[in-house]
Amino acid sequence: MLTYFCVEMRPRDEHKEYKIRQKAIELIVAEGLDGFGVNKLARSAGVSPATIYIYYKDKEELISSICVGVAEKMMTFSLQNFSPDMDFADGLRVQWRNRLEYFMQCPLDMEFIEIMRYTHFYEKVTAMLTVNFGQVLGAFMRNAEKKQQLIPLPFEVYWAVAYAPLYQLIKFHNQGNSYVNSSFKLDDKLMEQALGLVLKALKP
Amino acid sequence: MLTYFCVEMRPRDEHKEYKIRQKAIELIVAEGLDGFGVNKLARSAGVSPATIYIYYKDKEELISSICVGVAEKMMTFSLQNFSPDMDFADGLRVQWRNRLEYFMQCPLDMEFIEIMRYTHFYEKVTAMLTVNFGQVLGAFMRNAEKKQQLIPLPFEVYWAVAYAPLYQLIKFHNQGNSYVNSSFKLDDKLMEQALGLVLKALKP
DNA sequence: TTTAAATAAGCGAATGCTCACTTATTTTTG
DNA sequence: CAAAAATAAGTGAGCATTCGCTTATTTAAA
Repeated sequence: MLTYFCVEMRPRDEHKEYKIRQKAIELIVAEGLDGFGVNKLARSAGVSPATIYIYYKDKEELISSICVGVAEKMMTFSLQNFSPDMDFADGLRVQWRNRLEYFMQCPLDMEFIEIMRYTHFYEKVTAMLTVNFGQVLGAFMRNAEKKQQLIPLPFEVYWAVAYAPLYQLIKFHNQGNSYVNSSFKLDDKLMEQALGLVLKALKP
Repeated sequence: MLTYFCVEMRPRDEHKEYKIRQKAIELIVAEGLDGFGVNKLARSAGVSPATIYIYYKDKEELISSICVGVAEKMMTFSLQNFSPDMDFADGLRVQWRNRLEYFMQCPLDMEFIEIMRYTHFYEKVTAMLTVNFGQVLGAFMRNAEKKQQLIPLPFEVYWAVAYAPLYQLIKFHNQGNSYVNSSFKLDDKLMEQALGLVLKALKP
C-alpha cells in the first residue's frame, strides 16, 4: 500500500476493519458459507455495504483474506516454543499442547477453518501451509529419525498417525458428542492419554 | 408412498430421480455447496426445475436426502464381512479395508460427505451414524477389551487413534498432495504400514 | 491563525441479476 | 377419459455490487 506517500487523507478506522473480519467469522460459523452475505455482514458489523468494498475488492477476496489470516495465526501459534531439533516426544507434546491451547482460546477460528477446508478458498491456505509448516515439521521428523527416536516412515503416514487423532478429538469436543457419548469434553488428561498411544506407535 | 393404490397414473421415470441425485453429487463436489443451484442441477440432469420439486419438497430436503442416502450406503459398505466379536486386529483390518475400498470405488461420495460434514445438513447423518455405527463398533471395542486384545480406553480416544489416521491418508490421497510431497497416492502397502502402527498403539 | 483545497473514508439507496420456487399447460400412461 | 408426470415460462425475493454524495482529516496558502 502507498498509504505513507499520501499526506492528505482521512485515516482508516482500524476498529471497523477488525469488526468486519470478526463478524464475518462469527456469521460463517453460525450460518455456514451459504447464508453468509455482504449486506448481512455490513448490518452486523455496523457499516455500510459500500465500506466493505473499500477494504476488499469483492466477496471472494474478503473471504480469502480472512481465511489466510486465520490460518497464519494458527500456524504461528502452533510453532510457539518449538524447534525442529527438539527431542521427539517433547516436540510432539509441544505441538499437541499448542494446537489444543489455540483451540481452547479461539474455538471460532477452529470451526471457521474446518468449514473452509473443503471450499476452493482453502487452496491458498494449503499453499501457505505447505511451505511453512511442511519445512519445519519435515525437518523435525527427519531429525527424530536420525536420533532413532522415531521409526522411519513416509511423511504422510507419520503425519496421519501423529496428528490426526488430536484433530479428531478436537472435532468430538466441538460437536459435543461422539458416536456413543452424548456429551464429550476434551481435557488435558484425555489428550495425554491419546498422545501416549501415538508415541507408543511411533517410537522404535 | 401410495403408488400401488392408484390404478390410473403415469409411472415415474426412475432413471430421472437417479440422475438428479448423481448430478447433484457431481456438482457439489465440483463447485462446492455455494455455486450449487436447483436450476443448474436441472439443466445438468436434463430435466425441468419443476420436476425436481415433484421428488423433493425443497432444496433443503433434496440435499438432506442425498446426504443421508450416501452416508447409509457408506455405513452398510463398511460393515461388510464384519462382526463385533471378531478378533481385534482382524476386525480393525476389515474396517480399514472396507473404507478404503469404498473410497476407491466411490471417490465422489467420499468428497461429497467431507464437504457436507461441516454444514447443518450433517446433523441428520450424525444422528443416524450414532445409532447404527456406535452400537456395532462400541460392542466391538468392549469385546476386544474383554479379550484383552485392546487397552481399556474412553471411546473417543479409541476412535481417534483407530480411525482418524486412515481418514487423513485418504484426504492426502484425494487432494493429491501433502504438506511436503507434491504428489501422493494411497495404496495397500501404505495402508498396512499405518494400520500396523495403530495396532501397536492400541494392543496391550 | 484562519480558511480553503484536496482526498480518502464512509454511507444510503439503488441496480441488475441470479436464485429458489410456482403456475399454467402439455404429455404420457392405464 | 382420468390422472399423475413433466415441463416451459414465469415471479418475486434476495443477492453482490455500484453510484452519487457527505464527512473527516491534513496541509498549505492567505
